[in-house]
Amino acid sequence: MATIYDVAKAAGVSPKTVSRVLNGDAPVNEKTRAAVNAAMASLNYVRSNAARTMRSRRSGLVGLITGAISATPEALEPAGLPDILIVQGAQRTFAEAGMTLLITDVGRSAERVPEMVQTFLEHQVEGLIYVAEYHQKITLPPVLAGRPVVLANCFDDAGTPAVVPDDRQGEFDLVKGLIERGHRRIGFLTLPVEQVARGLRLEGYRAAHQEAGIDVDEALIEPGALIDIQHEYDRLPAALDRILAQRPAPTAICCGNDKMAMRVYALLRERGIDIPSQISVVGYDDYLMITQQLHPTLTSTRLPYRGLGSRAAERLLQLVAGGKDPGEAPIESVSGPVAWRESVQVLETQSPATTP
Amino acid sequence: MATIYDVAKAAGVSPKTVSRVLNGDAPVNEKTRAAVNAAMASLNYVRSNAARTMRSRRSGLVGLITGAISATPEALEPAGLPDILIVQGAQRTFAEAGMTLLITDVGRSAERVPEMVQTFLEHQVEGLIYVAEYHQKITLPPVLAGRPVVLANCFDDAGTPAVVPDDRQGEFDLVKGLIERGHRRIGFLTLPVEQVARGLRLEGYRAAHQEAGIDVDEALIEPGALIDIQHEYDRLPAALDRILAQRPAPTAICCGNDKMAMRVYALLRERGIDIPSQISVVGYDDYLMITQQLHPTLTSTRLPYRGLGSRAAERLLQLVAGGKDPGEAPIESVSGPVAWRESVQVLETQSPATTP
DNA sequence: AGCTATTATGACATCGATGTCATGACATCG
DNA sequence: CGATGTCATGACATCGATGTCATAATAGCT
Repeated sequence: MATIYDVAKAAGVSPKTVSRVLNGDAPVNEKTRAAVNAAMASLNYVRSNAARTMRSRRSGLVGLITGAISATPEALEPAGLPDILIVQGAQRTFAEAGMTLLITDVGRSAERVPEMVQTFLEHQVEGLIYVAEYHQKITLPPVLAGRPVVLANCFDDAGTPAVVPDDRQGEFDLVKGLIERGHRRIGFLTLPVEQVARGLRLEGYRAAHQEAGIDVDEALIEPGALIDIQHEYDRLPAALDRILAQRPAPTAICCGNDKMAMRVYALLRERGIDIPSQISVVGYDDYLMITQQLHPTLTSTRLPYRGLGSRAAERLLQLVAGGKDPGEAPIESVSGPVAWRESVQVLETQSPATTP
Repeated sequence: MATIYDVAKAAGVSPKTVSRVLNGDAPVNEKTRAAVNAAMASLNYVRSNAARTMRSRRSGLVGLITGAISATPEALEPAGLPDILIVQGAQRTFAEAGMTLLITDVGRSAERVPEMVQTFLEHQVEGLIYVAEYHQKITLPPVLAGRPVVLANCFDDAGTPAVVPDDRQGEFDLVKGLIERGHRRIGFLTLPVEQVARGLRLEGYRAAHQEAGIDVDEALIEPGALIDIQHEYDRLPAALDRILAQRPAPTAICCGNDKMAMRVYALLRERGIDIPSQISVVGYDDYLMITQQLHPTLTSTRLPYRGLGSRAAERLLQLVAGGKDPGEAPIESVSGPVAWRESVQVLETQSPATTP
């Protein structure tokens, strides 16, 4: 494997000059540069990152950890792992900045975190991102304290830079859209109470009503349950029936997420209620495998996973570059667009005020 | 940051001895070892991987590339990215072996592969894994030739070690199970013709029939179409109707994958046909978000993604360890279990020969 | 006792890049 | 014109570990 000494010899310059060509950190004569580049090409030179790191302390590596940092209740095990998109978003941003991503997944074993961090430190990562599976509050393990860390899809109350989805805004946009489409009586089957997203989405729901000057009918809000994975949807039929029984009848139902919406589709069908002609349904997450495949296709707010990842990466890069935390607030939120699909009907009874 | 010299001084030994304790490559007296370990702990020593790599050439890094190596037709863009599980499986196996995973996703731009490989080489990865999004044949880019590479979820015909899902066995098990449950007339809505999995699953379907001594009725097999993403499912209703019109009527339908099965659920419902009382339906992939949420829950063969990843990692580790390719054949396949769920009915007309 | 293994340890060079400092050649300026 | 600044380049030391080789002490064997 060729080294910069070989390149230097071939180009008739000193190793240091080769280094300068590689790093562009000092002016090099045009002709010299060309000679060096030619030599590198013909020798098939590959720079050794190890040697570079050793001297300069810039490893060009960043670490990403997924899995449970705070103990996640077993019960909340998600069926899919959409956080790949977060990783993807982060990876792309890092790649553009010439950084390479080291990843490790600690699964459910929080006790493996220190060991993984240790490994990352041995590789001299310049910073770390921690990615949670769903929007939640965590406690940063002590090993990470004081290092450049950005949280993605989670946050803590120690002021660690974090990037989370804007659940409030997302639900607000969704409900506002329903109202614009003529809906006035909108049911809400909320997520389980221990989920951070539940409260935020509920806030968005209320805010959209308030903005439109509509009083929220509390009877239309079903409070969600503590999750017990075995009986995850046991209470859903009753909750749905309670909402359907309200008078005036609701014309739309917001579901806590797409998975719940998929269940609601089945329940409505059993009850002989057609979507969207008799009732409109919306989900949340915009999990394409569900929203695009359901009949009718499901309206949903997109969880901006790629955006979370790339924004977290950007913040980390700035942190690493030496600046203080670049974000205005420690916790930033990123919102996703609403994908309007067939499951929502525009009500005729309504004057076509703002029809998108 | 403490170095091995600091540790040596604190423990009253030479740096080389500290190195021996770290690597366990030569005997060290019990007491000396304890002293060194104590010194490391009190100094909060973190070994520099860069220095180690430089001297020993073992970086402890392996690279993983996802995305398009061979040009994938745009049309085949998948909605989800289940290959996160492949990455997970690989990462876990590597972590156990003390290796850290570098990842990069090249998306659809095959031309970025050389650049990414270059980056990996700069980091002196000891080996590489390439992960495809779905079972397919690829052509390894020249930069990778001659290096330790293992393919996951894809293969080439240059003899590169590869690990792929055993679609033949998976469909075989599925259809065999249907036959054991009394089904004799089994329709098959196949995947698009350009998919590798299509042919293999069809083979499995035929083999299960043959083993049971049942002649395959070709009219029950719908051939699948070239995929045009815009009209992906245009021909599905007609294909389904053709199968349903066969006499004697089919009692079960195999779908190319779970997504297609989800569509078939909707079509059958429109036609007033109940699952599973009037017809059984099975999918493939066992995409939990679909199979567990559908009503009735969908029987499907699991794509062994984690297994693919960890098996690929194992093979790579052995390759790197210096041995020749450890697998018997260059292309290994891993099969996944069938998850029997509510969508399949056991037919009464059948003697309970082998009821699992 | 004498010889060979094995254990336990250290001295020293080295991996390949980059940081620091020095130097010469010009260009610019007051 | 001398002073100052910028461009362009090189000499040399150095980052922190480990490979090689040497050495001493003990254990095992004939």
